[in-house]
Amino acid sequence: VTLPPQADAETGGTRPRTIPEASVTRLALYLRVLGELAKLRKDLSYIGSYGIRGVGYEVVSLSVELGRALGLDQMQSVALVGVGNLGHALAGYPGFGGRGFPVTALFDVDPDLVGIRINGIVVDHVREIPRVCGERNVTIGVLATPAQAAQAACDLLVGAGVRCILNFAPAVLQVSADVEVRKVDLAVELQVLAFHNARRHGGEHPGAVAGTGGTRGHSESGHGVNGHAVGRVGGTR
Amino acid sequence: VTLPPQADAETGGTRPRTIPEASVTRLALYLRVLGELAKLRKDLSYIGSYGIRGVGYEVVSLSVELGRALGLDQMQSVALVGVGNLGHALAGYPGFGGRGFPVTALFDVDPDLVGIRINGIVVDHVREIPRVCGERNVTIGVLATPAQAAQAACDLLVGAGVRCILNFAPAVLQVSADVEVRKVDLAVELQVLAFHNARRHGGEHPGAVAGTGGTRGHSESGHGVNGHAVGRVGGTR
DNA sequence: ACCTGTGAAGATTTTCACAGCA
DNA sequence: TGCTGTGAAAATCTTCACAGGT
Repeated sequence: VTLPPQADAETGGTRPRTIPEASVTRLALYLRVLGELAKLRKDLSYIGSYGIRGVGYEVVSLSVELGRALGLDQMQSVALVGVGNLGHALAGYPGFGGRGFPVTALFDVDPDLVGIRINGIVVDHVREIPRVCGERNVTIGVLATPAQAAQAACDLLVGAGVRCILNFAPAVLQVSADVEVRKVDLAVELQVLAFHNARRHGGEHPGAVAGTGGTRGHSESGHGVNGHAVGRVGGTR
Repeated sequence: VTLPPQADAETGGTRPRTIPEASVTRLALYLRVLGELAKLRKDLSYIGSYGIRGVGYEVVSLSVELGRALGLDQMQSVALVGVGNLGHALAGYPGFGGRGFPVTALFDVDPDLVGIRINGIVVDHVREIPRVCGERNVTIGVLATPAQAAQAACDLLVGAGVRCILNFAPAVLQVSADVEVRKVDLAVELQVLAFHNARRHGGEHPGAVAGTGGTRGHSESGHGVNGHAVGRVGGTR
C-alpha cells in the first residue's frame, strides 16, 4: 500500500451528495496535517531514507522503521507502581497498551489492592518488584504513587534493573546518571491554557508573546494568542 | 524578603560538619537550576522589569506579577467532566487545586457516581452542566471521559460559556475558533522515554539527534504532559 | 510528471556579555 | 560591588526550493 498525498482531491466524477459526519471530522484533521507536510518529510528524513522517490512512502516498511527509531521494536514492558486512581486509570489508558507499551506488572502496598486484577494483571506487593520485574523483563517503570512513596518505589525499580522511569508523582526523584527520569506534571497544560486565556479575554497584561506567526487559524492545542500587545516588553521588534 | 542568589556560598566561618540529607537533595536541585540562570532572567524579563538592580527580586511582588502574567489573578474555576479513575485522580491532584485552579464542579453520567462527594464536591449529572457552570463561574473545563463521550461533553461545556478545554480523553475535539482546546496524551512521554532508551542501550539506529548540547548531565528532564519535549540524547554533543 | 531527500534561507530560542542602576 | 535588563551572537528549529530518482 502507498500513501497518496492528495487522496482527497477527487477529480470530479460521481460522488455522494452528503459527506459522512465521521468523515468530516477526519477531513478537518487532514487539513491541519496538510499544513505540516514539509515538516513531516523533514522529520522522516532524520531517521533515514525510507521513501520511494516519485511514488511515496510504503506504509508497512515506513512503519517498521519509525517503530524502530522510537524503540518500539525492542519489546517494551511496563511496570506500574501505585494503583490508586491515577495508576488505575493509567493501567487502562489505551495509549499505553495500544501503542507498544504493554503494562505487564502492577504494584502497590495497600493490602486491599494487592491481589486484585486490573485488565487481567494481578497487583503484587511492592516488595515483589525485584523478582517480578526480573521475570517479566520490565524496561520502563511508571510511578503513580503518592509523593512521599515515590523515591522508595523508584529505588526499588532501579534496583531491579529498570533504567527508564516515567514519574507522575508530584516529587523530584534522585537517581544515578544512567537512569532517565521524565516527570509528568498534569497541571502544566492547565497553566498554559490559563496563560493564553488571560491574554485573549483577561484584563490588560504586560509583555507580548513571541508568536509562532504561522498558525493556520485552527483551534486545536494551540498557540493562537491574540496579539493585544499591551504594555511593553523586551524592546526588541 | 529578597532572594540572595548565592545563599549557599558560605564565607568560611563556623559551619556544621555534616550537611543534612534533605539539604543535600535540594543542593542538587540548586545546581541544576543554577545552570539555567541566564534563561530564567530572560524569561522573567518578558513579563516586565520587576527586579531591583544590584539586589535581586522581591519575592512577593515578583510572585504577584508572575501570577498575573499566567492568568492566575483572574479567579479560575475548573469543571471536571468524567469522574472515572482518571477524573477521580485529577480531582485530587495537588497541582490543580494547589496552584490556582480550584476544581469547583464535577460531572458524570453514571448514576452510581452522581451524588457522591469527592474532596467535598458533589458529582452532578452531565445534564446539569449549563446551570452549574454558570452558577460557579467555570472558566476551564477538563475532560476525562471515555473517547466516545468527549465531544458531547465538550459541546455542553462550550454551550455553558467555557472557552478553555483541557482534553485528557483520547479523542480529537471539534470546536469553534474562539475556544481553545489542549489535548493531553499521557503516553507521549512514554514514547520519548523509549526513544531515548533505544539510543542509549538499544541496537544501532540510523540518524543522530540534534541534541541541545547543554544538558548538565542531570536526570530530571521534566517537561509538561504534551509533546513539547525537545530532543536530547546521546549521539551528538 | 511527480514526490522524496536535503542544503540553504528564514525564524525562533538560548546564551553571552556588558551597560546601568542600587 | 553586584545583580538586573537587554542587545547581539550563537545555536536550534522550521520552511523553502530545488536536485535527484522513478
